[in-house]
This record gives sequence, C-alpha cells and structure tokens, in this order.
Amino acid sequence: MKDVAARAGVGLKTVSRVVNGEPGVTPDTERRVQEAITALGFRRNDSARMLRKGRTASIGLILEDLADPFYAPLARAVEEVAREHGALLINGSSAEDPERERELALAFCARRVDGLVVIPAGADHRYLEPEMAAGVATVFVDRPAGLIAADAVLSDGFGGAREGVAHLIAHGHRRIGFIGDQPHIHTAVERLRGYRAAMAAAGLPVDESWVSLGGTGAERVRAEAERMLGGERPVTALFTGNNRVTVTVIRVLAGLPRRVALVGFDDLELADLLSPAITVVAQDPARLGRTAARLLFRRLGGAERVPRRVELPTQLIVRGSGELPP
Amino acid sequence: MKDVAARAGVGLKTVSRVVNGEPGVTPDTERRVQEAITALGFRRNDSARMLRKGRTASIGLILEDLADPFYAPLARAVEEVAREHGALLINGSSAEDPERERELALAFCARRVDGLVVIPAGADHRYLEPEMAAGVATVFVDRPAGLIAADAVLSDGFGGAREGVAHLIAHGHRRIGFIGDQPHIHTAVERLRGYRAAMAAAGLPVDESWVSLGGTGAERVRAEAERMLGGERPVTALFTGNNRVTVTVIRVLAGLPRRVALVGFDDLELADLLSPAITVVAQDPARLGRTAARLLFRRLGGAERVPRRVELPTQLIVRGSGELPP
DNA sequence: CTGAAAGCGCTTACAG
DNA sequence: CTGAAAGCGCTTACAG
Repeated sequence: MKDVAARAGVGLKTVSRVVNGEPGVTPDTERRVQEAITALGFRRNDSARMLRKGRTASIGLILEDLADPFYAPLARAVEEVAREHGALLINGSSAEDPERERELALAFCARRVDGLVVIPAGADHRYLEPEMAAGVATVFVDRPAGLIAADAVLSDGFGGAREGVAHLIAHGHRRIGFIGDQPHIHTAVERLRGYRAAMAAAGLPVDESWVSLGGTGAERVRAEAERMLGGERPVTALFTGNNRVTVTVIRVLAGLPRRVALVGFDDLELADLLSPAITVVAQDPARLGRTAARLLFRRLGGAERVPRRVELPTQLIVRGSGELPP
Repeated sequence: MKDVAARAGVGLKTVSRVVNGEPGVTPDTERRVQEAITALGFRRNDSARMLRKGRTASIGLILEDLADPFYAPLARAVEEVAREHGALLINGSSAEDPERERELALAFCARRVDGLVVIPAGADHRYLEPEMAAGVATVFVDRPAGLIAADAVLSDGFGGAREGVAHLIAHGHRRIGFIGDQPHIHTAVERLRGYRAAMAAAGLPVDESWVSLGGTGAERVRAEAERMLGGERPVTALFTGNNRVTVTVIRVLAGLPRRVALVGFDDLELADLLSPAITVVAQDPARLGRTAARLLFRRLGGAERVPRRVELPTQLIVRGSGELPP
C-alpha cells in the first residue's frame, strides 16, 4: 500500500479510500491510484485490515467428521449462512476426541474468529468461558454444551426415538432391541430415553440384554445385533440410534433368512431403494446448521442475550422395514 | 500483551518469550509473567502474530458442495493433512458457479492463505496467476486448471469409464447409454471419452441418442434415462457419469418391470445392499484430497518446481448390476 | 537474561 | 478533497 501511495504520489489514506470505494476522491486521483494498483499488482491484505477493524469476518465450525453424511449437509448450511453475512468458514473435525475439540476451538479463538459453531465431543466446555466472555459468540449444535450456559440447537431425539419405537410396537412388536452410540454422548442417551418411554407407555418390560450403547464401529454393532437376534428369545425388531449403526444393522439383517423389523434414527441416501425400504426417524441436518448459524449471527449482532435452547422436530418416514410383523 | 508486560513489570519481548516458550527467561520472571497472563486472561492473537510472521498457517479449499458424499471425504482428507502441518482449513462451496469460485479464491487470497486446493467450477483460472506469482501454492483436484499451468491431482476418468463400459460389453451389451454431467466439466468429457473408446475398441457403433451430457438434476436425468430405455430399440445397459446421476438412474430402474444393466462412476454408500447390488467404477476421494494436500505442502516447503499432474487409478467393483444380461 | 525500537499492512480519528 | 500520525497486537533484529 505504501508502494502504491508512493507511485501514485498520494497519501496512504487515499489509497485506502480507493481500495475500499470510499467517497471523497477526485476521479483523476482515483485513476492514478488504480493505475498504481494494477501496475504493482497490489492486493489488499484482509488479515491486516481485520487486525485493525477488530472483527475477522470468519467463524469456526467444529464437528465430529466432515465426511459423515449427517454432518456434511450441516456444515454446508453453516457455510451458506456465513456467506450471507460476508463471513468465511474455518472448519475442523474433532474425531469425537474432546482434547482435539478443545485444541481446535482454542486455535480458532486465537485466530479471533467472531463466532464458533460447535458439535461438541467433550462434556466439559468451561475452557470456552473466557473466550465467550471475551466476545466469541458460541452456539452448540446437535448436542448441548457441558457445564456452561450456552446456546444449543438440538433435534428432539427423545421424541423422535419414542415415536419410532412406538411405531414398532404399533406393528405388533414386544421384544425390541436398541443399539446406540456411546453412553457419554447426549444424543445417544436421549434416544435411549425415548425408547424406554415408548416401551413404558405400552406397558412393555425392557430386558436389559436388548439395550446396547457403545461405539458405532461395525464389529461391535454387528456383534450386538447378532446377539440380540440369536438365542432363545430373540428380539423381533431393532431400533438403531444413528446412521452408522443403521448401516451396519442393515448389513446384518441382509444376511438373515427371516425378515426383522427395523427403524433407524437418521435418514440414509438410498434408504428408499432397499428392500425392504428403511423406515427412519429423520433429522434435518441442514436445518440444524442453518438454525445454529443464524442464531450465531443474531448474537453477534447483539440481538440475543440469554442462552437459548432450540429444539427441532424429527420426522418419522414410513418405508417398509418398520412395518414388518414380528 | 502490553498489559501483561506492565503487570509483570517486564518488557514486551519477555512476555513474547514466555508465550512462545522461548528460552532465556528466569524461572522467577516466567512465573510473574504467567501470573499476569492468567490474571488478565491474556490469549495470544494469532492473526497479529501471522501478520508479522508472513505465513498464516491456513489453507483454503474450494469445492463444489461440501455436502456432496463425494467431496466430503475429500475435504476431510485435506483437513487431516493440513492438521499434520499445523494449518487450519478455510472452506468454500462454489455451487458449480465459476464466479463464486473466483470470489472465494480471491477472498481466501486476500486473507493470505498459504495455499489453495481447488476443485474448479470455471474453465479460466488466469485470475489466479498474480496470486500464484505472489506465492500462494495452488493445487487443483478432480479437474485440471483452465488456461494456466498448475498442479493437478485427477482420477483416471477416461480409463475408469472405458473399463466400466468394457465390462458391460463383455456381458453381452451392444446398446449402451451414457448419462453424464455438463459438457463443460472436464471429468464429464473424460468419462465420455472412455465410453467411446470402449465402444470403438469393441467395434460397436454409438448412436448419438444414447449419449447425454447435462445437469445432474433428477428431472433431466430421469427424462434422459426413460428416453433411452423407451422407444423401439432401447439401450440394454446404462453407464452413469457420477454419483448423483447414478442415484437417479437407480430410482428409474427400480420402477421398471425388466432388469437393466447399470455401471456407475463413483461408489455409493449402500450400493452393495441394493438388489441388484450396484457395480461401480470407484474413485478414492479421500486419496485425491490427501494427495493434493500433500503436494500443496511440498510446494510450500519449496520442494516442487514445475507443475505436476498426478493421476490416480479407479477401481471397478463388481456387484451385480453390471453383470445383468441384455 | 532482558527490553526498546521498528515494522508487518492496514484503518481510525483528526486536521487542514 | 487529502494526508500525517497513531495504533491494531504481535515479532524481528539489535543492543545491553
């Protein structure tokens, strides 16, 4: 910029005016500055600009895995809202590791992102309190923050799971298995609560061997499904706690001679083309992301005060697998 | 930092030393500085740091759609490599719009990203030449750059499509349809070339009504598939040019009374569970991303000079749909 | 072991 | 309409 000013024979501030399209520059001066800019290949350094302005026009997004078909549309929606507000998106995958979540969040804050959208891996977010106090707008999505008061945008996992399980019960099932994610994950627990509520509402007992929370790795899920489907009194239906669990269970069921009912939490791309087509309790990941990002920017605009908790409904999509008889 | 220095009764440089773990500070001084840091809640501003250091330790990724199941793993892989190099990832979706690609790329450059990984939407990347000359390492993935010399990491779309179509021919098909993406997209053209090469190698004529390039929207693809499968002399097999086309065609075929052979370019999550299971020519999106990002950092390290073009193999995965007889 | 000065590339608040 | 000075928050190159 100094070079441009020198070459155009003007002051720094005048170059700044031209670069930012501010008024108060003679057409002639402007032309000279423009010429210098092109001749020197000047490109404004936005980092320097933002250092001075205070806001970086960027927000950070921390999720579990950018490649997960559930989170990818959520990320895209956040990006879209950021774009509408002229902000860029910095992205990080925590790989479900609380330490990595923390590192990413603090790295983003060190870069002075204006805000943070977090799908938390950890259960203790007190490390973010100084950052939030310093003005970093923070919204949690999919799972609430741990041990601090903060905005959260969640799906109604309890209600959704309850509805899905009630659907199986309505189709005659009494022995229903539940395979979900790890017990320290909020969504896993909520969905299990929904399962229990539906069973209780129907006056059905729950044999604890029908319930399994744990990693979503294929081996574990396969083993648990086979266990529940084997033995003397196997379950006649399964409710799966998320998309990854569902995919593995579909594979297990495909290898079985008899047909077993299944309702899965989360929709899958080709679910309608399988036979039977898979009945699911669908979330709207893009809407989750959009809602969270909008809340973030509203907070940045100073409109919000008290932490808000938004809960989005789920939708039961009936396709066939959930209507199979016992 | 100034406040910390004042409170600890030391100079700025000493605070800097403590914050960065540089040697040459008495344990006692260090303790005083640390106390001031905690008391004041000091957090180093990495943006300011990078302004001074010259490198921002961040790279930009521009792709078509973060939510696309093909690009999401690619993005994740880029992120992973960036992380290994201590860099953050800024992300942008071009929505297949050249103007938006350009805006994103220039916005990233204005933030002074160290490098750029680009899945191009446009066909003219001369706008990036000044940036590259100014030192922004740039690697194109999935599709080559237009009108400039630059690194490119591509899949062997020609070879992959040729192999897939040859597979259909080997199973007795003579009338094979090709439905692909828009003709200005490099990968679409390459895959069509592969189709033609396979047909020519088998001495088969290609009726131009069997070939359709255009948008991947469901309506168009559905119409084209139905057109090719209708009429007096319908095709007996289809080769689809990418994952989105494949999904729509699977839906069309599912509604048909007869079974039509299908080989799709790109793998799909539940492809093995459909009946018939879908035979595909698979790319490895994570490997594409990893390769591109590694090349980028090698270039940043100054190891590379001349633009390189890397081509990764595809893999024919035989599952059933491609082996159906005419 | 420690720190004052200059500078990274911009904008802000003024003054003319 | 135009520009000089100060400052955003850090690091670099020195000097002591």
